[in-house]
Amino acid sequence: MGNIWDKHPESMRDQSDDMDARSPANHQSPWLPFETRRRARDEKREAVLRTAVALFLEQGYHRTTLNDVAERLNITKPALYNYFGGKDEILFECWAIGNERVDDCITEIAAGGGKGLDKLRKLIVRYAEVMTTDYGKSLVRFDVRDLTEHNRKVVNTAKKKIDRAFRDYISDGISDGTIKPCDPKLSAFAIAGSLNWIGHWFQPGGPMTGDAVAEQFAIRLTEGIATPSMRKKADKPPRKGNAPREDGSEHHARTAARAAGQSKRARSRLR
Amino acid sequence: MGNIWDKHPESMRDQSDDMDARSPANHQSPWLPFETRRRARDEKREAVLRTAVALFLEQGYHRTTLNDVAERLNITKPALYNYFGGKDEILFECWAIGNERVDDCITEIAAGGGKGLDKLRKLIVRYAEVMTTDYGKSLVRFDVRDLTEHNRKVVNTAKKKIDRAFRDYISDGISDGTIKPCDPKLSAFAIAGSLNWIGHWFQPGGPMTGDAVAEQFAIRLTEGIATPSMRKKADKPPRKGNAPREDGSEHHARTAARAAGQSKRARSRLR
DNA sequence: ACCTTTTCTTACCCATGGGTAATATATGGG
DNA sequence: CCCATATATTACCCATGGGTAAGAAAAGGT
Repeated sequence: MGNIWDKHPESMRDQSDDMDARSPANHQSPWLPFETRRRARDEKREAVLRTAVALFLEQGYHRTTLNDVAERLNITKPALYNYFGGKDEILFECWAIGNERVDDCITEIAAGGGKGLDKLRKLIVRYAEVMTTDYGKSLVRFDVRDLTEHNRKVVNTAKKKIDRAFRDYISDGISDGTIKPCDPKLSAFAIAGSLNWIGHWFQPGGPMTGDAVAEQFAIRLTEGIATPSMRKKADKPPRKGNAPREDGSEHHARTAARAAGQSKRARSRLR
Repeated sequence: MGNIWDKHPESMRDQSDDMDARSPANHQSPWLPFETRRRARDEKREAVLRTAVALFLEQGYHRTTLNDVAERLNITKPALYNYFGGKDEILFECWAIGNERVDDCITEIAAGGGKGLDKLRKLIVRYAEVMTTDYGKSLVRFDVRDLTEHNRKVVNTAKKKIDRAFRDYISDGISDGTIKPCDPKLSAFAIAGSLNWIGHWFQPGGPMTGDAVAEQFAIRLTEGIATPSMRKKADKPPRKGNAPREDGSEHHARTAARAAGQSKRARSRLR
């Protein structure tokens, strides 16, 4: 494994021998085994999503049951319906978190200005980084057809926006001379394809961190279309022995970043 | 009850007077409405796979029922079990056909010799072409986790082989000076990602034929890593108004090409 | 303490769909 | 024409899993 393809290691995570409340399996769940359940509602909602997205990626959406999700949180299936209207809504919200991150990148880059090639590079780096996280992977690993008609439209609109960003920055680059003349549509496909595929093979804990991958991809994916004078030095072979990043880094970043964005998404079926 | 809007009253199937065998709806199925079912076994097997792969891509594996497959072939679900041991076996065989095509490319290219960059370009072209066909898309759209333990191993072995081909050709190119020094693993990821993604967006009947896409990708994906002297002219913007290819082309090519390869695959559960 | 609201559990329902058993129909050889 | 074999059909089985109903157990206000 570690090849260009998916690797889906069989999950080995249950250590069910021990009923102790502080057993490591329950460490990240706000529902500590049978008491002390006084967290805020939103915190629990997020815990559901965090667990769900992990399971959906591990096992696939259709092979993951709501019982699986509930079990990992020390609750039972119907409890989930206090926070979500159904399985497909959970799926959608996972996707929405990932999309929000990409959307923030686009907004930020659009505000920042700069030459076409620079904007493209920025987008590649940021997009690649997102693609190495669980919620980012949602964007490419989840199947739109599992959503309701309405949510499917939302997703498709968002995808078009991302596609436009790639194409526009390439077009900008061609106009301002930082990118060689080429077909923006096709180049966008090629670049986005490479990046999206990261969501299929990247596993944290591997030889490279997500940031390192992003950096390398930004170089590789632009060296072909950049105007000769604009090319970076590149091609120092990527550092191999990177220290794997600490476990919670993604988590902290996410939770912090979302507090603001939370209200952006529709809170449907709040009951 | 029994008005004209009723879909399929059981009695309809029996009376062959009004249901002409040459009715257009049944045009591509060997099981013409209720008689004249004398095709060879293998032809029917292939028809099942052809229908199945199309449906799996259209609707997704889990949303496609065996009844869907059977219905489109004018038969009933249990009839499928004359040819396949189960749903997952159908999935596997679809994948196997796609893999066979890629495998043939690799064998051919390995036999052909040439510089690293040329071999890489050849592989990209051929792989991209495969990726624009239904069976090729199987390789990247189907989920390994839907297969049996045994078949999953087969798939993973095959994927490793494809991965090796990409990496080896890149390494060869670096050795013989046709490719700039770079990390073969990462470059293989980037290139294969782009190509695999074709299987997610390409639709025949669009502005470009599969071959045109393949040709363009071969240029774009190698211009970044090729040694300066080895770069192709490229960058004549791709022709836009391509005539969509005729309907049956993929079909004919496939049927012909497979007659030989048929025996290669294990014919499990032949009963 | 008491009542209300929220949250969670136990115990169900039931549609779906893969797979099987028994049986009918076609096919092809002698 | 009859029988053996291959192939299809009808009528089932039943595990799975999303979703719901009813009520217990916290939480919270007063």
